[in-house]
Amino acid sequence: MPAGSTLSHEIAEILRGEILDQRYREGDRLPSERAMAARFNASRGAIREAFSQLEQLGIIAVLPGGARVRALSSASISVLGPLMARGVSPDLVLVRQFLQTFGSLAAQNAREALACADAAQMNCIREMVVDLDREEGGFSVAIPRWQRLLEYLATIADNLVIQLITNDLKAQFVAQMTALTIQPQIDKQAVAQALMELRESVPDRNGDRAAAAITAFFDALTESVVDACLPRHAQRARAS
Amino acid sequence: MPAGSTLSHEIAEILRGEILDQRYREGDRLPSERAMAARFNASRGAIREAFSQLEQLGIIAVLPGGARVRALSSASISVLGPLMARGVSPDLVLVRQFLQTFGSLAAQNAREALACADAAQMNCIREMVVDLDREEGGFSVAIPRWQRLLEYLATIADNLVIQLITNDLKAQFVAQMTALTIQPQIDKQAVAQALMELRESVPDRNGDRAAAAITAFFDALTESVVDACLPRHAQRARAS
DNA sequence: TAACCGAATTGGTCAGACCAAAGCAAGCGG
DNA sequence: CCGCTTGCTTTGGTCTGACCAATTCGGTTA
Repeated sequence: MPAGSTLSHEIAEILRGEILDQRYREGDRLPSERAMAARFNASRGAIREAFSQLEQLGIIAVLPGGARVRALSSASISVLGPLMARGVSPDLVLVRQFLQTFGSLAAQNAREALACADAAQMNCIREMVVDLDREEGGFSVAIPRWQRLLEYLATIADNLVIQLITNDLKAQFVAQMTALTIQPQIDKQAVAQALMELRESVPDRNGDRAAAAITAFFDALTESVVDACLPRHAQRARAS
Repeated sequence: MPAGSTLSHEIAEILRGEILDQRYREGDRLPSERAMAARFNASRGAIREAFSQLEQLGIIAVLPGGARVRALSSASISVLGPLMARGVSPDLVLVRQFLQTFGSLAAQNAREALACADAAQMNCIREMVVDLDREEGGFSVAIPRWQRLLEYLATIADNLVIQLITNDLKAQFVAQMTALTIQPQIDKQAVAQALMELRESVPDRNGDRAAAAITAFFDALTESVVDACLPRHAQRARAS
């Protein structure tokens, strides 16, 4: 389902970029639908479709009298992807915030999962944690294992609110990150420490401690990803 | 900006309710735009606007050949409000998940805030925490104080990702809860415990411990709110 | 100067039309 | 009898042109 397949999507994409690039300031009135139709050589209907999408994104408010640009802080999560993708490389501050937030949601999932897992599920969790402890393989092997564990915890916790949030987050983030092909060098000592805490906390059903362990893991992951992105930023600075 | 002010909004609202009530099953094809136009005595344009809104909500996918109902798990956060409001009283499971998630995001904000606050901000935080310790006033006095603290922490942390998420969450949740006029009886002992941890962790800039304290507070808050909602559920059960 | 009024503009909706792509059923060939 | 192709039907995407109600804004009047 390519987003740019229809005319209204393309127009919405262009306007979204212009708004996120601050070409219209907050509170400004956008050109009228008729003016936009003339600019893009499209019908008013197509423009209205595009405006509707931007309205759902929370970056404009369309009301009688004109469409106005809203504050970025009142936008929807779905702007994160475009926001991160604006430059040549993703905004490092956003990447950091992103991973930290994702981590705290994963930690919450772990808390709830340990609180409500049955015996069979506890066994399964234990096995996955043991699996994580195997040293062989680097970043590219360890990460999928962690993903599987976190997804399993999410399944057990069955928290719809977190599920919906992470849906959006993943949709916005993963697309950006997979395009990077970075090779993060994760702090193995920190990960081992987090892993030990996790291994100890699971049998005790100590949700708080397991959450802390996952938070620690994401702290290490965040640092490594940000570090791995730094050279790219240097490149961009040189290019501009 | 009333949501039901325009025809397309009203139609979208009705269809959203029908979909969330499972009157169309996941994967089902919705009636065509032309059929909908006939049903609601509206033009195809208005129906298309409504469909567009439902598409942005993530509950339908409109593509050549027809509009199809998507899985709830792939929806956007914005469905939470309608989802909670479906019945006479909010779904208790959702309320619990909601508060827990909100709490873990607030805890993350605290972690980051303590990591990056300057001296003046630290002072301000300390003052607000001391303020929280005053016993006078019940639930209705304590909650706004907590809100102020959490909002201030959010300001300092300046995490756009969390900000955008909580925007959506608040928009969906607060509207539901303020309509309830419940009187939660919060566990004062648990709150006092959390408060002590907070008071001790702030001067040390111990973000992890402060986060744990806020999590503990939200745990207590969650239980009290759910308890306060229980009688309403009993009422609903009796009515039906 | 300030309140007021009317013309121009703007969004919301409607109607009817065309196109390309998807869905579907009948008919064809194996 | 089954499987594939053909061609008709339906569906979404877009366009045109029009009308209405509400807002904006400039000029007029008190």
